[in-house]
Amino acid sequence: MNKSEVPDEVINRLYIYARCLEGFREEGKKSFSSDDIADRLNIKSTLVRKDFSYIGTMGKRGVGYDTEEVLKEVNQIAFPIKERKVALIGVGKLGSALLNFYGFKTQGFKIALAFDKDRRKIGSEIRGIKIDDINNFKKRVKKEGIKIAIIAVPSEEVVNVIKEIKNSCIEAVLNFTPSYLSSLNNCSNDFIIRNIDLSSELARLSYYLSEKESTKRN
Amino acid sequence: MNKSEVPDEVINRLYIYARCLEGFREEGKKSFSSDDIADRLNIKSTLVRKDFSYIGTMGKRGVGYDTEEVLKEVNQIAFPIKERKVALIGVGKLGSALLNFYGFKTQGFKIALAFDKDRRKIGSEIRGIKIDDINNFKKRVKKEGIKIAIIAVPSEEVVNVIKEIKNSCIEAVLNFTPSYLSSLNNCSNDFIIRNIDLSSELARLSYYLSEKESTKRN
DNA sequence: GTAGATTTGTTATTATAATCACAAAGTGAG
DNA sequence: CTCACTTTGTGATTATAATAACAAATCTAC
Repeated sequence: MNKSEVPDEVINRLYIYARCLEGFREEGKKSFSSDDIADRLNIKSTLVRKDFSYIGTMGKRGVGYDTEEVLKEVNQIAFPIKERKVALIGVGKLGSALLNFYGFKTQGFKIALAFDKDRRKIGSEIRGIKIDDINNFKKRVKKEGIKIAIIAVPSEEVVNVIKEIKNSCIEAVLNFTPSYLSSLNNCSNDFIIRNIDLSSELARLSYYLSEKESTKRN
Repeated sequence: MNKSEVPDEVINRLYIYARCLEGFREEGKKSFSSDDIADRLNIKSTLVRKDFSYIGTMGKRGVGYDTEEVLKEVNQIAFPIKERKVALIGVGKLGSALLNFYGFKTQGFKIALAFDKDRRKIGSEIRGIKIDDINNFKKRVKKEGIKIAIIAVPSEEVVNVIKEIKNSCIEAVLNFTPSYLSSLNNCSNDFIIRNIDLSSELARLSYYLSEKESTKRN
């Protein structure tokens, strides 16, 4: 099956399935039914089966799915590359936390380069990564063949960072700045972008909470 | 218009619109057309207009929308409560970064309580917040009337944290643990949950990158 | 005031995603 | 072997979301 025929929504759920299956594995659950997953994730079992059918996963009728087999297949699609180097831009509080974040490593990602514009930070080292001057970004990223950048700078810096990235061989961006980047704000190259807006995430929670509170009152 | 009639997809975009409008404001752009937003966000202008119609925003035909007016209206819906206190569970690298994160404050969120199980951390202070023993969670959260919790513990701790939360007056959860929580894993109360899985986010980028790379080759 | 250019607001249409419904395949007890 | 029970896989159906199409409103220039 051609990957690109798999709908994005299904791809998104793949990562959720992966976590769930890892859970099954830890619990020693060797096999599972679509209902097992569905119950745990609060979705319909038909959705699980249909998703699995997209990625070609095969269960046994009357029996279910083999945990290891499906996990392997899901991982093959969701994590197609074993090792991927990444560049971090902005080594403030959030940036440092990301540098120290163990979860990236376990999923095969390595922050190989870290950049900042602050003279006091440049040259210092975190977890064996020497923080480099953002002015060297293009050169160093090219040399390492890095295509993914994480932006974790204050929002007022994002404009400069975008310039730097446009000018480099970066093709995908994980943006923690509270400015929504879309295709790196309409440059000709097409970038792959994911925006993580932490305060908006809290706000969304708060929104649904308020909604719940108001319906309770009425 | 009743809030609950606004589709979730529209609500999600509200936060994106808000960022965009803040951008307009900073640029001194007093008014804008649906095309202005659409171009910047790489979406269709009809979608913008339709979304705005849901929230009752009114533009002027032949003219456009007033930046301040729309921003006010969007914010009223997207950020219905001016001040919301939040509890943080897990003051490791990520937790500390969140405690220091300025963006929460500007959006009206305050991490009022922070908890950990590590004896060495309990009692110490970050940004004026004294780190408390997780065993006091229920009591303290109730006293402060907090309904939102942020989980930033290592994944092996999440089971215990869930127990603690179920047992408390928490109603909404922002989960940074790489375990997908759905309705706090099927307890009777219905929780509002948003999962932020940082390594999955990177993995998603990597997926689309690989896809791009492979189509380029073919 | 009118014509031509803009731009909104909304209905109709199309596209996409989720769910249902059920046949097909497998299991296990007797 | 047969019957009752599970559970998958998928075509048909329904629900939801995005886009297109266009009338209605406003603006500008003359």
